[in-house]
Amino acid sequence: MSLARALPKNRTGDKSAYHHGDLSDALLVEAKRLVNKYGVENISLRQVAVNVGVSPSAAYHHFPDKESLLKAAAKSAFEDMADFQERALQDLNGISALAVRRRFRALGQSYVGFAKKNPHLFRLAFGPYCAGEDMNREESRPWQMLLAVLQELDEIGDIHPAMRAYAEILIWSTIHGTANLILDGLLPVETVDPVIQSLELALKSAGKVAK
Amino acid sequence: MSLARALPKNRTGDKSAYHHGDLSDALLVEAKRLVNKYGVENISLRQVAVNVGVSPSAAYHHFPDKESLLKAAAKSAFEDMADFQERALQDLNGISALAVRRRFRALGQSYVGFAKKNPHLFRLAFGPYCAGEDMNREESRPWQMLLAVLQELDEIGDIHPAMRAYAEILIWSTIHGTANLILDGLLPVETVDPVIQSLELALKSAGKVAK
DNA sequence: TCATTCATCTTAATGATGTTCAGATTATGG
DNA sequence: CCATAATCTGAACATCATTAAGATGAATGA
Repeated sequence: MSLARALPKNRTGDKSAYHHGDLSDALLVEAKRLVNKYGVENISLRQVAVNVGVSPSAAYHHFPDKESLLKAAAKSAFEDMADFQERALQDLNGISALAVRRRFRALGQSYVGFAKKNPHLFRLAFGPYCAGEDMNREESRPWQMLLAVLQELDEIGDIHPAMRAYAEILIWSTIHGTANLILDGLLPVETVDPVIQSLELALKSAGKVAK
Repeated sequence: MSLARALPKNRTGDKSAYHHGDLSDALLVEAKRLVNKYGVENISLRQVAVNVGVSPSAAYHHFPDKESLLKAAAKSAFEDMADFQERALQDLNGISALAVRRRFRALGQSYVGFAKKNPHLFRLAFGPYCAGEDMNREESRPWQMLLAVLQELDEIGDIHPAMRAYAEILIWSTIHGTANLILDGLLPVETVDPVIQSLELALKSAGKVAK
């Protein structure tokens, strides 16, 4: 019976052992779940802790404060988006020019798609809790995916030399801006496809057949 | 002496009259000032009220809750940005093609410039408190300015017909995305000019002299 | 002029929040 | 098996958003 007393209170399922190194993860997962549901401005450290089955002060042995927890959650949400994009590209494997262009579009559509599907997580990943300062853009998965698809687009001959140098930044900025403006209610959802098409046209060279 | 007692406590300056219809405005101004200084996630209704010289509950006679005050502040911050952009365009009045292009660049640069100069206000204007749902993009001043400059760019012959239809949305998305990514620390500040140049090139027709 | 009515403000209170601290419990490793 | 470090709890504190009840000034109308 001293055993029963020794067990932590609200541990779920088969985890009969003392709460171990997974509290950190559990807090992160629950924080993300609550943010995803209510938005980052409407969640509390206490709620996260209680939902995990732990006293509020326990969290402070894993994160120095609420902001740190949210920053970790933001980093994780960023990776969630990368996962989402990877899944979107998984089934598009062709080598034809058409397949390459399809991948390009899927990249942009999945970016905005994730934002639409998980607006609170998207805002968390890129908002004031974004870990951008200590994150390397060049090594991030969304950036790498963009580089890869752009490389393919280039080999297809769909990128004009004059647009090559800053193509990645132009594209990321555009898609990111579209996603944000849609979430803010400043752009209708239907604009994402035209924007991507305009980007394709711009990259390839809008004026090849011009006056 | 009953007069002295009748005066509200911390009213500043020459305002010896009873606090009137300007509390609403005063709260708004102070809220924006604090957001600009500390970020929206670090300010309290109480602090705003106290700084204005009024009890916290007084605010509830002008705004139903904190969120409403912040939404109003967001709307106001949006207008501040429009002011900033207008000032940036004021001194660029030429009619030459070069002047038109200068105005175009100034529009984008001032957009990002405001964001860099007032990151917290920019985040407030477009974040979760953005009044986008009940705001008409088409009638907003930034949009109108963009339309005007695009019109001029078109008359100069700097917009390829194929890019014309969605040029506004493409440009707004791109500049907005650039500003956000810079604030997030995901893009270096120096990218804004190349991005704008790429946009110009894309609009005019990158491939006019292509293969 | 005065009494009434309304908008505005204050005081006080409630419950929730982030954070800290002292102490209890568990794991770890010599 | 014991000592030390890691982990968790309980209670406390100051602050927060919000509400309710009452006071005060201004406006209205006789």
